[in-house]
Amino acid sequence: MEQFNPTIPITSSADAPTSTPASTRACCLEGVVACISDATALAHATLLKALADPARLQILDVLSQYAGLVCVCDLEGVVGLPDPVTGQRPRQPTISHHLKVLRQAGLVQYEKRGQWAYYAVCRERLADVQALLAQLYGR
Amino acid sequence: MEQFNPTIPITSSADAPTSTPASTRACCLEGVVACISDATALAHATLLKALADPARLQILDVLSQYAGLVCVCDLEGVVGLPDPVTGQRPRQPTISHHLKVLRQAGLVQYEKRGQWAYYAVCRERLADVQALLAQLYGR
DNA sequence: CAGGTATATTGATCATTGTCAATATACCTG
DNA sequence: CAGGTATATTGACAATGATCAATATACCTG
Repeated sequence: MEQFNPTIPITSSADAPTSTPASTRACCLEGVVACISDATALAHATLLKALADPARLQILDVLSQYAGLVCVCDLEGVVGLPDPVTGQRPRQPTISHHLKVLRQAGLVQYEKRGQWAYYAVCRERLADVQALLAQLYGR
Repeated sequence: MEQFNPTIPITSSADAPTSTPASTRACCLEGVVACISDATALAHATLLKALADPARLQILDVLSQYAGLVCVCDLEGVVGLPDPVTGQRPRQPTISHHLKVLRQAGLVQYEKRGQWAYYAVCRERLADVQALLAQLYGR
């Protein structure tokens, strides 16, 4: 478990439970509450879930390189992990599915031009995730 | 799809495919590559997947408040979304499961003291996620 | 050693997700 | 309108994941 360095010393073993009734919390802390509400936790978890896929990370990577220039067919054969057997990367319906997930999470926007759909990253949503991490990190 | 403002203008429709052979890419961009390698995408997706759960976000929230002071029983009844029917929050085995996921992702460390296990956030891993987001956001 | 407590693991169940082939839709061109 | 192309949707299937009750493990106390 590598080095473990709590900023605050561990409660002394004198605080161990003695013979407290079952209704009372036996051990260390009282009044523990998550600052992140259920609704916020759910919203952030949903957003992170949309990010948490190799294909979608690579899609966002490409979109962030060529802002507003990328249509779906540019992504075929480029993103997603290759099939361990065939070596093939995910096919068009799969990429379309991932784009839908990203759209529903608000992580990308798109514009239809003729038969093409041009996608771009929505940086506001990335900023939301950054804010969450800063909250967990910064104290 | 709200306002869509690509930083670079969309390729003119003159670049639309004419009668290029099927072997040639029909539309807009050439040489598109994801900067994020398959291995890196997989690693980051795995880490994000470990983050992407309401209970685990609230666990990290509590851990980041009381660095090194929190044992598992402090989390019971406090983290995770209540069951929509019973209103009950996840039980001890479920919390233990989430802690295992966080441990395996390297997002938390723990130390056993007597019968208690004290957990703390591993900020290095949070920094990894922040770096990924900065890469996607910052260009 | 015996009983109690804190945490982890197991095995089962149900819901969600990633992927594909097949198909549908929409648009463009001749 | 007909044929072609880009993208989205549908339905199926396998894999993964969240949760729980039950049980196991480890430690502490008398």
